[in-house]
Amino acid sequence: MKAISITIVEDDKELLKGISNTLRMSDEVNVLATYTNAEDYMREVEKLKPEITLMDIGLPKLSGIDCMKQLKPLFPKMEFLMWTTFEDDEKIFDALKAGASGYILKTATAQQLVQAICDLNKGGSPMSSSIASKVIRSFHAPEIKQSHYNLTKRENEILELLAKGYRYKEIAAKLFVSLETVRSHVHHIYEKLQVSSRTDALNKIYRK
Amino acid sequence: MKAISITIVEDDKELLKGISNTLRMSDEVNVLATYTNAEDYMREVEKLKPEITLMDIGLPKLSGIDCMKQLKPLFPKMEFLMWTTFEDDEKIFDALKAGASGYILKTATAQQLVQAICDLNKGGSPMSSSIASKVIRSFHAPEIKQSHYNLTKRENEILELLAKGYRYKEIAAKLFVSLETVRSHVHHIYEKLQVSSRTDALNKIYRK
DNA sequence: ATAAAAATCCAACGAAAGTGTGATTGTAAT
DNA sequence: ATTACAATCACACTTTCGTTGGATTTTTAT
Repeated sequence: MKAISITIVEDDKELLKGISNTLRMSDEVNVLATYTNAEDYMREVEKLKPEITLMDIGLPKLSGIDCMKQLKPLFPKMEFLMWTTFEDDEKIFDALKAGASGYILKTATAQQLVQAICDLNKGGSPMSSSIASKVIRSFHAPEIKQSHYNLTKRENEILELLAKGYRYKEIAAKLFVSLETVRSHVHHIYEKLQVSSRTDALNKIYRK
Repeated sequence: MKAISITIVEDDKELLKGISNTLRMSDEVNVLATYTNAEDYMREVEKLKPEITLMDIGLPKLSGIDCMKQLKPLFPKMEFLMWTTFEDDEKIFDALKAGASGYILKTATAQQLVQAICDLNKGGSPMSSSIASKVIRSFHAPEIKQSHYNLTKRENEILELLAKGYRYKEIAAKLFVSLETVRSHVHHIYEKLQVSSRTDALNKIYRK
């Protein structure tokens, strides 16, 4: 069985030394090179062509995520295993969108890390269970939308239609009420949401 | 440590017997009841209030996914661990959207199953690695949308601002162009997207 | 029973958004 | 060199949206 070629980018030199030594002891993994910043890494990555890069997120200048954002389109087959201390929701999803194939915490044991690399190499997507949970939860239908703004049933109904792009007159026709009534409801919705346009309202209710 | 109360719904009686026996041997898990169809299960679930339900997807009449779709809004705290033979992409995402908290294959070992239940109970989201991979991949590169409508750089830029809810005059000021230019770009965008309002445009580009 | 909230409707106004047509300039592509 | 297109601006016009300030009738809650 061929060893999996990897590179590591991690700015904490102690940690880098520790983890690279640990990984070098493993038969399954072949550490090609290690870097303490994204810039050096990017300069050599094309030559080395590692199958997997273990990438810290919190790097000094160019972040691990931004680095990957640049490299992933250039080398789509290269896999990135993100490696971080914190569980910042936004960063997790940023990294995933940018093409990360796995996301594990620095609290993981050496064994788990090797396991994650092997798993990734086999086509899996290793994640810490708390990360997996966040990812899964992001799929769940957002039922909690309202309540925060305590819109009435009717107002929510109208908001749904606004979201679908219906014009006032269409909403009026759909709900068998007058145009003025729709206007009135929309006005109340905007008041409660403290916005003054349809798009603002939708941005406030949905996404983030 | 208290045992985790679970129920099992699985139409294959042999398999059900096997798995329930295995789980009953575990200290961490307390099997409250087992069912061979979703209907029976739904009748008793309110009384039993299991913390976790191990749910087969391919049930005779009402599918495990549809069953969960009905129950999840009623009992949001109840967790569902989907349990299936196949890796049908559509079903996976259907189940996740309907509120499944975990998704494992029937090829999993008894040990892995117990582990998954415990993990779920601790707030994790256990998944087979191949499922995790599909989930993660679903996040990758949602940036291909644009190219389909081949908007120009400027048009995309304006679309971004439209999405943020800026008014035409604000966009004009931000980009140092006239109001007429913004109008013109928006008009082109709408033509390319074949829509006739901001909300329609955004719905077409983003979400689904 | 009575007050509060929700849902309905009216009118009129200004501010945006959207449509249609056309023109100019610079830049890329062939 | 010519075509094609992107980006800019203009004007006229229609439609829709959002605001303001009401009024009436149900529902719901206390």
